Amino acid sequence: MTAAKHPKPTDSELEILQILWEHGPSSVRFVNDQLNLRKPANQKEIGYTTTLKLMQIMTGKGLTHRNTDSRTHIYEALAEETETQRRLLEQFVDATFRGSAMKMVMQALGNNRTSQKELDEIKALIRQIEEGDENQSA
Amino acid sequence: MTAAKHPKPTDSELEILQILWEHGPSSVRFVNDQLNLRKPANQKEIGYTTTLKLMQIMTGKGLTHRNTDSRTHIYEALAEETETQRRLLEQFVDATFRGSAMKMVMQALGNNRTSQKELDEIKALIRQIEEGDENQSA
DNA sequence: ACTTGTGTACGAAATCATTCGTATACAAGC
DNA sequence: GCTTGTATACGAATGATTTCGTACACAAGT
Repeated sequence: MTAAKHPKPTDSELEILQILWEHGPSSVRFVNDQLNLRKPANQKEIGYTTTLKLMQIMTGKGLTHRNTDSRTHIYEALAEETETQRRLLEQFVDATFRGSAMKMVMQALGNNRTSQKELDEIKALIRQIEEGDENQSA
Repeated sequence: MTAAKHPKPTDSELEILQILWEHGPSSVRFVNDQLNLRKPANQKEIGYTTTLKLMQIMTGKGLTHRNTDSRTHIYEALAEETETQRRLLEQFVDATFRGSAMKMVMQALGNNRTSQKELDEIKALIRQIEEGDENQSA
């Protein structure tokens, strides 16, 4: 067990995590600006204190850590990107595809026009899995 | 625009849809039983009227249709399975993988132990995509 | 020292989803 | 006709998430 025990982020929390993952440790102001930049401008702006509150809650939950050295607190994601995605993906597959990751992958490949380059990457990955599989137990 | 205009189901609604998709048109009683069968028995049972209410709401939203000919109403999924999954998948990829279906597929293949049989299926699918791809752009 | 700009703290409203209590209807068996 | 078992209807409690109002702190410029 190396994995940390971060709770499941809510949708809004996930949005914030995405920004922290992408830009590294950030202030509330920065995160709030980013959030609003993403909105298609027809949607209502997210207030500063809303974002602040969320980030405080997230720190309470252990999803983020904050550095309070300077007056402007700097928040950093504690939940690891890959690990979090893995966990969410698992739940999503269960709920939406009744546990069949295959069906989901088929959907993802079938529906979106996947470029040849991407297909090649997947083929490479499959090859890799098949090879590295010989000594793999559970 | 061929796609239907079904609203996004909530988590509970999705659970119910799964049952309707799997078993076809059903009564509230049946759906409720199925829901409780799935629970690991340590969880609290879902009350009958809870399921009833949800299914009524779903009918209101247009996710299901109900036949009231007999005293026991029979509900049928209106939201199409594949289409619904496609839509949910799209949102999920956006929220969790910042839109990169590739990354998600890699995760799905990499993390879960995917069986050789499944890998073969995916390879077949890729081949299929590549062939039918000649006139496809990005 | 005072104003202004920018920050955090925190309670509580607003929203949305879930759950269920309770009223009521109806069919079948007695 | 009355009881019993099983239905639906619907308002309202609960619970979770999101949003923000408002209070207060602090630094910098004047």
